[in-house]
Amino acid sequence: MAKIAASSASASTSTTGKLVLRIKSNEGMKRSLRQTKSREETKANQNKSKQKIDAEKPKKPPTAFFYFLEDFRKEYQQQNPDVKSMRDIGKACGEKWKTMTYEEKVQYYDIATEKRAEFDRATTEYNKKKQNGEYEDTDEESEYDE
DNA sequence: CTATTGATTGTTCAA
DNA sequence: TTGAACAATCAATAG
Repeated sequence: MAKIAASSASASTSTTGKLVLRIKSNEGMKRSLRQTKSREETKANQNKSKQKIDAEKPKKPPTAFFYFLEDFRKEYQQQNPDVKSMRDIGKACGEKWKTMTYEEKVQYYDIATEKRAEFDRATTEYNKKKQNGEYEDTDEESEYDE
């Protein structure tokens, strides 16, 4: 399997200062609230290094929708080279996702299912590791007898 | 330059 | 059962 190296130099040559008219909907605000919070944690990751060094704390595996996104993204970019951001793709993806039948979606569901299984295993190991070394508080052990 | 936002649905833990 | 929150991605924007 060929793995695509995640190395892309982005040359930003934005000059045309256009009037950006952005509609601030209440919905958008709500969304940003949540994401902002999660970003705070993710920020630490980027701040430290571009690499992820989180050997523990198994993150949630991507859902079937996300796997579908990976494929859809490539096609979408081919058909719409003008479109750039993922936001537009996400919208198109969501729309199509709903139009897809179960048989088509089940393929991605299957992948997600396996991922969840792995995630479960990781969680178990994480718990075990915690038991091993990490001492979590909230553990009252009566040791009066001494 | 760096960090953040923005949008999509699915999955998962907790009460 | 419900809900809050987080999962990837990447371009654009704000500071």
